[in-house]
Amino acid sequence: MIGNSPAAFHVSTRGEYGMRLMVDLAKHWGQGTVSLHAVAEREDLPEAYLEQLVAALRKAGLVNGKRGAGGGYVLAREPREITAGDVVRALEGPIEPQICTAEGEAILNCVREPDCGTRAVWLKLQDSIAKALDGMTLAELAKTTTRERVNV
Amino acid sequence: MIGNSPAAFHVSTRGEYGMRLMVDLAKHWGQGTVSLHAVAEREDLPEAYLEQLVAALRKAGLVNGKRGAGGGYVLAREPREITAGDVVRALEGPIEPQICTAEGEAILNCVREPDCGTRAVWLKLQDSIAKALDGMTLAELAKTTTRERVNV
DNA sequence: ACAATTCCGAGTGAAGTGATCGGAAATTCC
DNA sequence: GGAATTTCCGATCACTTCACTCGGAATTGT
Repeated sequence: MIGNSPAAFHVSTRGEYGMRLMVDLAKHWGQGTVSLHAVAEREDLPEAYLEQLVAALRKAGLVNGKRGAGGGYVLAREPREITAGDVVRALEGPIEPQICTAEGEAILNCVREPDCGTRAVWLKLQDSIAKALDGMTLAELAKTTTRERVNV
Repeated sequence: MIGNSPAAFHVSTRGEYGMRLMVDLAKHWGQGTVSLHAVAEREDLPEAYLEQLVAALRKAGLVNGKRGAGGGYVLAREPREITAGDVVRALEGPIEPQICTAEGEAILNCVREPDCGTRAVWLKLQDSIAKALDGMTLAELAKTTTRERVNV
């Protein structure tokens, strides 16, 4: 092999916990700051680990933190203006499977075989994932959570 | 945390290499067995590593191996009857993000919060990924590979 | 002053990734 | 029958990532 294909696409607990966190914040939108302690209790997640995740969300400009007693976090934008895609991207890195497909240098990656047929797979997959995640807003998810029982 | 959310969804080099392998086999469909040595050379992939991957594909019933000189691998079914989803599933595990969503015991997973709003995200994502991958056959991919220059 | 809370960086055990290696078993060719 | 080929099988290994924990600083409200 020549180049390495660094971690294609993946969703781990980072994405899961982070999504829970963000939906929780969305549910309390307009009610001031929410402390990680409260989120950790409600969602039954390790608080110290959430700290790490929320740091990524803050750096991505999705939440604002306020220190001190009575402090906490607030969504940086309205829930309807934050998508699941924003959250996943902030926590797991770019959605695009970087297999022959890295953004910005799409063609350069596939040096050996420019017609590489498998590329079609990852391109379609990438598109599919992005469309699914970018099509869901926190506002919708927060609504679904409180009501509506889902039957599988 | 109580339960573990074991590895949600991910595509790594296993999926990438495996797909290249399978497309290569599809291209040589009807021409007898293809040795890993040949594939490794054509696709510029580590042969010893391919061995490991092809074992998973064989166990999944996607390829048949034939030992001995002149031996190699053949697709177990027609290229048009094997999807990209089959390949990815065989190599990376079930596509379904096992976040509140494991197949067969969908509801049991989300013990604490049956209305867990974030579940909608993973359900939709799962559906989206599965539809995209299951909608592509090796026959199509093999065709794309030989001709058709893709301009991104 | 004091408690709450965000911020920050470092560390850690377990698992997964991406291989490599040695060798056994089967099959074909000579 | 023997040698080459090739699939099979299991072990090992360096490296990275995952999922967390910990200690401590900085900031703010009471």
